[in-house]
Amino acid sequence: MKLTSKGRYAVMALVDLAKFNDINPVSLRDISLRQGISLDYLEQIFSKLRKKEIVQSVRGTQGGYVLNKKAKEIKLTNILDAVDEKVKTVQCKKELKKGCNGKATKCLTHNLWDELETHINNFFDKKSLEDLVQDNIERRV
Amino acid sequence: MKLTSKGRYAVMALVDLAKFNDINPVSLRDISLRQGISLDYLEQIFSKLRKKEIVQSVRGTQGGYVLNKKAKEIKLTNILDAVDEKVKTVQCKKELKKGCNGKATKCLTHNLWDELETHINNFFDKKSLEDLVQDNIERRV
DNA sequence: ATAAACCCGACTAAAATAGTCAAGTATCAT
DNA sequence: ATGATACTTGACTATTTTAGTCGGGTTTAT
Repeated sequence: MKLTSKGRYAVMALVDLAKFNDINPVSLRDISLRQGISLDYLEQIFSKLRKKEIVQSVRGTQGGYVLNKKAKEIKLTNILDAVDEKVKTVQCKKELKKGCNGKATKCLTHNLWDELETHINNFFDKKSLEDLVQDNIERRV
Repeated sequence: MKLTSKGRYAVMALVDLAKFNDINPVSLRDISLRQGISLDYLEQIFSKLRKKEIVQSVRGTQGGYVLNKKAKEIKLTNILDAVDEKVKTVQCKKELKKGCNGKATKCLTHNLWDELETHINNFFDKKSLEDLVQDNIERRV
């Protein structure tokens, strides 16, 4: 299972973006400043988000990024997938043909990790960017 | 969030152990052979499990390890905690005083990771070693 | 006695992470 | 036109984590 800063940054940045989305393209510089994330790193992250069509870029002065879909339609799964934060509980899955740990049969805990993966993915499938923005506004009030 | 081979090995090894537990102490050598896990690595892992009183050791020839509690009473949370696989979704939690990402306030996604952590921990709290052994026997039949 | 096992601490190669850096290209405002 | 702003791309790198390895113990059944 992987879940690191890259995924967290991606989600944070998109929540930030979603809040300002209606008005203008949002520059990474602004997100960088507001969220305290390295600009160079953000560029890497947004490059991936763009390739997966989660955001669109607007080049030139006054440029930046805008959401490519409605916030409600962007699920956390999409975001984390885009930045390669696969929710993989174990290597078991990688090498299905030859079983787990190089053995011919499934390892003793194979089903467990499968279940966990489903459990976590359910969580991410339900949450949309809109939920997060909403959650955020409410808490501030 | 961390969930790597160490945690997986710990769980696998304990399921193995639990299956043979009634008869004799189980040596790490046997577990190593059956599960394809390095003996030296297993020793590190069991050292931690022993310190957290999940297993007891029996030294000398014919020695090995036995469960220190009933399989039903050993939850996955206990196992993963013991080997330092804290289910930490993010650093946010480490530095609560100064907020997230060095900012004075909670980061935009703080609540999200909190929720996820709870979600995962619920899963681990419900699963006992007995469940896993049972699951395993059933599948074989 | 000796072999089987646990016990312990230090070391290390490889991979992953979280960036940084350099050299672009596109576009807007003036 | 031209400069400033901002995206684009790819390569590089320091640090940390992971998954071990290694070398020495100590204990105990036989």
